[in-house]
Amino acid sequence: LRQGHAYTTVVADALARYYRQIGYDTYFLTGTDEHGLKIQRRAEAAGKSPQEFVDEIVDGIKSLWRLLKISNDDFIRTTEERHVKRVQAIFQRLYDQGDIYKSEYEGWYCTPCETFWLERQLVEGRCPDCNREVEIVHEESYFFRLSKYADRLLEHIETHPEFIQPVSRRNEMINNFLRPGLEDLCVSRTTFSWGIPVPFDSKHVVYVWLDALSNYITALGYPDEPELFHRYWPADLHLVGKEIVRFHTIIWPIILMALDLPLPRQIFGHGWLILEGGKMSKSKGNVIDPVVLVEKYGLDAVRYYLLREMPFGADGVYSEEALILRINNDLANDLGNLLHRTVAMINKFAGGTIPEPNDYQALDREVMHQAEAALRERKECIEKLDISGALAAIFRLVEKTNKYIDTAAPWALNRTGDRERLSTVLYTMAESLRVTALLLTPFLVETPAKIWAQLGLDGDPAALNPETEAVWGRLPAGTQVKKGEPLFPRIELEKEEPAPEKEAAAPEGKKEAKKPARLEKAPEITIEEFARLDLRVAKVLAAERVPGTDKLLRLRVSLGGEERQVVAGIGEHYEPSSLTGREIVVVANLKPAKIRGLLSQGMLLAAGDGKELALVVPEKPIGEGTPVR
RNA sequence: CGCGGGGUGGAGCAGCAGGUAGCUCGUCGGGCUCAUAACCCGGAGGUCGUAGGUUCAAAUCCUACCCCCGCAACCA
Repeated sequence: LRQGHAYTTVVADALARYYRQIGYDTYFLTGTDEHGLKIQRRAEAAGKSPQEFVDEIVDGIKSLWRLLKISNDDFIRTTEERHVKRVQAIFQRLYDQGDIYKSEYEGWYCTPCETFWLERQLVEGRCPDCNREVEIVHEESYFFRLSKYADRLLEHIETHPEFIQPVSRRNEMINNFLRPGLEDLCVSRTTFSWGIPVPFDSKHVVYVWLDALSNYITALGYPDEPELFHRYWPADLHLVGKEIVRFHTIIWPIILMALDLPLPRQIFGHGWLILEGGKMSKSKGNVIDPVVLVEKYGLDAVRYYLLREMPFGADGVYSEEALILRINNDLANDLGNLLHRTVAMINKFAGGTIPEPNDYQALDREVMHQAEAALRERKECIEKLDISGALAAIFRLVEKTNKYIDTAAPWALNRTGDRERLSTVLYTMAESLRVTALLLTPFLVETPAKIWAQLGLDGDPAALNPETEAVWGRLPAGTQVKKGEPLFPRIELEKEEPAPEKEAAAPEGKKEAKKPARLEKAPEITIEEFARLDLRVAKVLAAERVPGTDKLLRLRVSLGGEERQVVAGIGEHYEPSSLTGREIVVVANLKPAKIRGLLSQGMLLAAGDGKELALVVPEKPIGEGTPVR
């Protein structure tokens, strides 16, 4: 199992808890991938050493996992010594056996910028950054022989349909990557230093693939302390976000093949939690912060929502409204209220003691059967990784019990004084709840114990094995129920302000912890900083669409004596013909950039929220080149 | 012809090895009174994107087209 994402990790946690409970020898690993140029750069930008930088992030991640009560057995960081030395050993071995070889990487290089460019990134053959000449250079690199194992991998995938799930991803991998053929993979870099040094060649650091993917076995002690490794490898499951399925299903298996190790049984690529109105991204500021949600609604509510709402294998849509609906309907109304009314009735009609059941009637048996079905279906769903389905099965029991109460009408039995029948009914209600609590234990971490306590039971339901304990009739009669607080208070929708949704950060890929990045506005700047902008009025001389693009317009503008080309993404809102001759405002001192192969020497100002767009223009003609301030 | 996903009652989804269109929410009406204005029952509401085709029979198969949404590209 891999790190990252709150969603991934909560799902993994539920699975791990499930398997542990039924007595399966389970090892749940998560961790962080901390090397690479990006981290190095971001650390520099933050004025920190890379190690300090990642330490902070990892602290955040670990505390988030604690908050979500993630039950991982180990947490591996790729910067840990145990990982580093083992990756070096792996690299060495692959090199010794000829699967890694030294070759040259050829590319365009801009010496002043110290940057490599792909051919298609060049602007008219020049550096897109500084517009100077670039040259072809050769960088020495180590390569891994993916090609050698490609056929074997394809065969494995084809003969093991469960290996890549869901099938849509499997097809994608086969058709898009394997069939066209694999090229050898560059596995070292000399252009940055934040990484694991290649053991026999200190100029190089190991590139991300070998480094990060190896965590699954280095954490288990491979190769030098193989005790855990022998016990737990091959893994039964790698649960990963769909964006990294490719690496886990192609590169990783080949590394294992080269090491002559067995492959994991299954790699499951789950979907994303998509926000209403677009993908979650920091730049849109619409990321959700699990910390905030847990504070607001409680841990189990958040866990329940994540596990329940996400359709199996596909993307799910998040909205705070859906979250609240789910909490109110499922957790508060159905489950919470069921417990509440059950305990209340036992108090009222039986003096607070769970009575002995008498003869079961057909009506009671329906509940029993539903309980059995819930146990069975839960298992079936989990085995397919359909957690949402497993929860649905449990809630069918809750629903059934609510119906049952209505039909059996214990209050009527109490009135007519039918004690015998009343006892059976009350017992059935309580027993159904007991089973429900047990079945919920892998998913919800606080609620089952609360139900347990209100039913007057001792011990921790999470410590029991539902396979043997969720059997009808194990609830001892004579227990004293204890009325408690409602499990889940209803959430009044009205109070939920038209939520400034942007509650900030949440599940994020890779290494981000998700710092509550609730920067509604950009940080304050000084007038001096503002003065660095050179805003000018410019006149549009000509405008045309960039062929083959939807929203790019290529503008020829005049800044008073100086002509510039500006490429702007406003083609969905403005016709080129409507622009010529107009005065607009541009940032005149913006570093030129290449957009779609065209040089853009400036940026025009426009107001927009993603839907509407309005150009910022002078209120009256004032002449090209005029400064704006 | 870049890759992929999708268009099913007001909303969100399932159904797609062809044969009465189902679920959740909402809505309307009723019931119950143990309960967190909850729970239970029932109703209304759909030409299953469009146009053709195959078939005794299509939401389900085929063809064309329209429209959304991700990714990528093109947001400077």
